[in-house]
Amino acid sequence: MTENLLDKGYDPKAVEFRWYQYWEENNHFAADESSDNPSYSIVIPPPNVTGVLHMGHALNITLQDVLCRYQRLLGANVLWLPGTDHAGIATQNVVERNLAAKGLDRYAMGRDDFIGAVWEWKDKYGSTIINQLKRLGASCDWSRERFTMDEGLSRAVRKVFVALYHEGLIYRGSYIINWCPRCRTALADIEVEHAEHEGRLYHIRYPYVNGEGGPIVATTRPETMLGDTAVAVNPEDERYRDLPDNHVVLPLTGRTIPVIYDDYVDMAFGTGALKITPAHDPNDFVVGERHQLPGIKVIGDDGIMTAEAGAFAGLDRFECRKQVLKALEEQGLLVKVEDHAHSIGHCYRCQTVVEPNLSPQWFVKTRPLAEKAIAAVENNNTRIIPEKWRNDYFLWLENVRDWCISRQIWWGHQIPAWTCTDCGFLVVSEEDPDQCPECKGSALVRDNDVLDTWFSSALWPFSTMGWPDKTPLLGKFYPTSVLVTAFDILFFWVARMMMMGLHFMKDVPFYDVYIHALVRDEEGKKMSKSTGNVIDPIDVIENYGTDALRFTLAAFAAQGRDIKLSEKRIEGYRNFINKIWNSARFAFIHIDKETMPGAQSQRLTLPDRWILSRLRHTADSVAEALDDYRFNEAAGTLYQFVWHEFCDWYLEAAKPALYGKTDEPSRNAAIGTLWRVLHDALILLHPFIPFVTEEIWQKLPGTKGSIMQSHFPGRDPTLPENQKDPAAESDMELVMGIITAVRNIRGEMNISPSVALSVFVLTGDNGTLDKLRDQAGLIRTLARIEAMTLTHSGDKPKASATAIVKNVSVSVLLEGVIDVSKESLRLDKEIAKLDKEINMLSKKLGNNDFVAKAPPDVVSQVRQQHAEHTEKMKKLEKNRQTITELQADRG
RNA sequence: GGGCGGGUAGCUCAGUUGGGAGAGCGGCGGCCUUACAAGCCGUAGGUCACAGGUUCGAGCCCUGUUCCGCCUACCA
Repeated sequence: MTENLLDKGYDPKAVEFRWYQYWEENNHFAADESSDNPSYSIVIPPPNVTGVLHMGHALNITLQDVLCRYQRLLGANVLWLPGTDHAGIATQNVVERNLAAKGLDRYAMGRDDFIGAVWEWKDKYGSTIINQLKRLGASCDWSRERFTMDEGLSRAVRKVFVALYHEGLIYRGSYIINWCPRCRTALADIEVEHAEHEGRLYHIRYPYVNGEGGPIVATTRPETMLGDTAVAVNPEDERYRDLPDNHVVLPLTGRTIPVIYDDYVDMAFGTGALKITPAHDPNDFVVGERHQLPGIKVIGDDGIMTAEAGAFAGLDRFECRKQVLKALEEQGLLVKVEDHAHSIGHCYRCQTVVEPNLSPQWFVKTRPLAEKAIAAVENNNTRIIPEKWRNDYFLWLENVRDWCISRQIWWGHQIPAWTCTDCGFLVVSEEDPDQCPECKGSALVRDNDVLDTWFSSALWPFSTMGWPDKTPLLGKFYPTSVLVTAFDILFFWVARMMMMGLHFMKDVPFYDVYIHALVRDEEGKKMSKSTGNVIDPIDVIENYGTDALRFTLAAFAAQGRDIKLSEKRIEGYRNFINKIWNSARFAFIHIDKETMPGAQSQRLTLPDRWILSRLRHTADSVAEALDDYRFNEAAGTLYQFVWHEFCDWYLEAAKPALYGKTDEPSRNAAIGTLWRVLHDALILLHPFIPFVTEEIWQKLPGTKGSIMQSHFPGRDPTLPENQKDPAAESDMELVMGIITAVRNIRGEMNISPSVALSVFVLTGDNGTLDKLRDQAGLIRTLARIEAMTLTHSGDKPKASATAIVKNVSVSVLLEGVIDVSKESLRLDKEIAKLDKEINMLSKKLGNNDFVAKAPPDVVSQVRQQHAEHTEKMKKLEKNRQTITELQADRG
């Protein structure tokens, strides 16, 4: 026995940083552009550069890391390409806040200085999230880290923009868009979050020109009436067929506006009369275009009423609503106010109420691109897993509207478009132009807008690999193997990558899209800072270790269901990590460099053969599960195997041999088996819990290098060492059954574990008897039996508690140990239980339809079970009788 | 308004071609047995939301009801 290499408990802090550094320094994360091994590639969903690690990232990164580490063990040449996203609006907001604290604002600074300040901020804090990913153990190829604003990616963005423009797939135009008055920028449709809101529906009378009567319109946003340019009614509507006047006076402004007829108007809603505000409502905008109505912008880009609002100019839009209502009421024009629930759009970055606003913007014509993206998934060129997301993907792409890509902020890729102030020509070009190609003038003014961050993210799978250059990296790793992400960016990102990838690479960006769950709190609520229910992954890592966090996330990552996380669970898996640690600690007592060569014994005992067979099943199950992205099953299988088969049974079963209580060949076989199982189990576990497995691996005799360079076990089922051993499994099951039966009796009879038992084992089957003789020592040790009689005939002692295990009757002698009356109760309970089962099986077999129509193997299975149970029942009843007689004898 | 997901042990959840339901935690009882008390041994607990239907047989398939969650939508 040697001095143990491992401390008594596993201390993650002591090892995590060390091994991460070791892996990085030895380039174990690096993809090899010249390798001939099969390629496997993943591009990371780039976290925001302003981001701080949350549980969603932790899950996302863990799953990707499991896949990458697994693939490396299979021998693949893995590229996991990391990076961050410049997150235009979010980052600009953060930096603006910082500046505001110093009394500065971007307008005062000017564009160049402001962008300089953002870069400064990025250089200082941009690596925060990257360092946090490293703490999770992410095995990304950091030598290839990219940023959406770096030079290469910016070149790709520009190339794509110009190409799409010249193909007619990007255009500029004045349309109504979603405007965030706080961020002061346009937003794409999906960047608006809708929330149900208890609002009011105001009924307002618009009098005819003569001041009399007039239609009543209903609106939830009275302040926009100042920009009304018509009242619309349905042409079918009897109520408005013969109006005394086809013009009304717009209250509070005195403007005269027409009554128009449009079948867009729903006669059933409100009064059937609709006010039309083309500049502040997307539907009104469309109606307005149809009728050539002007749009009057009464709400400014800052959310303040414009000069067009007349007396209300200068008021905040919400204050204006109050004032308008007050004025209308005074004039007796506010005829009714009703409660009305409706949904209101909010900016997804700052939650400000979004204002539909008319302004010149750039758009991507989405439909032609979307068609190809739909087809690729329909044809299974890209698989979406779980499949249920396919529908959402199709539905969204089929109904997608043009994508507003211009943002009125400064941080981002500035649009490569210039207008000639002399002739008005629009130049869109990859290179900054010196002169107008039309009039040769030099008065070119660049468009101030930048592109939506998602525009650059959409190119991520190929821009990060060097596109537009034809790089070896692209050749080797595009399309990527899988994209791992949560459903909340299926439309923002996944769909757009599909569109851009197919258009510019002529191939899908990924073969698989694995959509994982959202991480929620214990009550199922979305974790958010404002509700204060966030569990910070870094805190968890500090308290429980990275491996515990990773294993927890993987174990709960069932497809299609969100994860409700609580510390209690993490603690449970922390215990599992510790269990692994201690099993290794135990192994190291027995395995050392000197005994290793002698451990190759062929004289395997039953427990050796059993655990090796179970190991092979486990390796197969883990591989199958991971191949199908069933992370929770892989984790669960490993948990069950390591804890309940290896630790609970095998280690206990091997102890007598290991401690030299049997013979030398058995001891060597046990040491060899112990080594093999630990060795292979570490590899199987490594993708999930890289740190503790590396730490143990490094100390396990007979290994060299990193566990990352090892090979996934059991891949070739034709090799003899990968054969399963069903005979050993079934024999061991009998042995374990007998041991459990004795323990059960001990527990039920309240016999202290310290009391050694006498046991009488009876079986009519000589083959079984021989097997049990071979395992007698094992049974005696694990069940704490002092004297064990094994026989094929004879009567069991009367004063005993008996259990039936398969074709074996196991009797624990109670004389002198305990009162036999307890046994009578115990037997009653067991008989009742068995009786219920026999009844159920009899009923089945008595059903002619079942016997005739069910598959023969099912019927024979039920028959066999029925026979076995009946046999067992006979024995139990006999035992019951013996006990009853015994009780009677004793009066 | 439309669509999707879920309701299984006290709690949190598994359950992959339909053959009579599992785990972890918690509970209860007993153990400091020389890897581990972050542990070991044993044990209780379920009309699988409700109602029908298909089937020899349904947690699983179909219909309806109900509750919860999410996504989506231009009825002001």
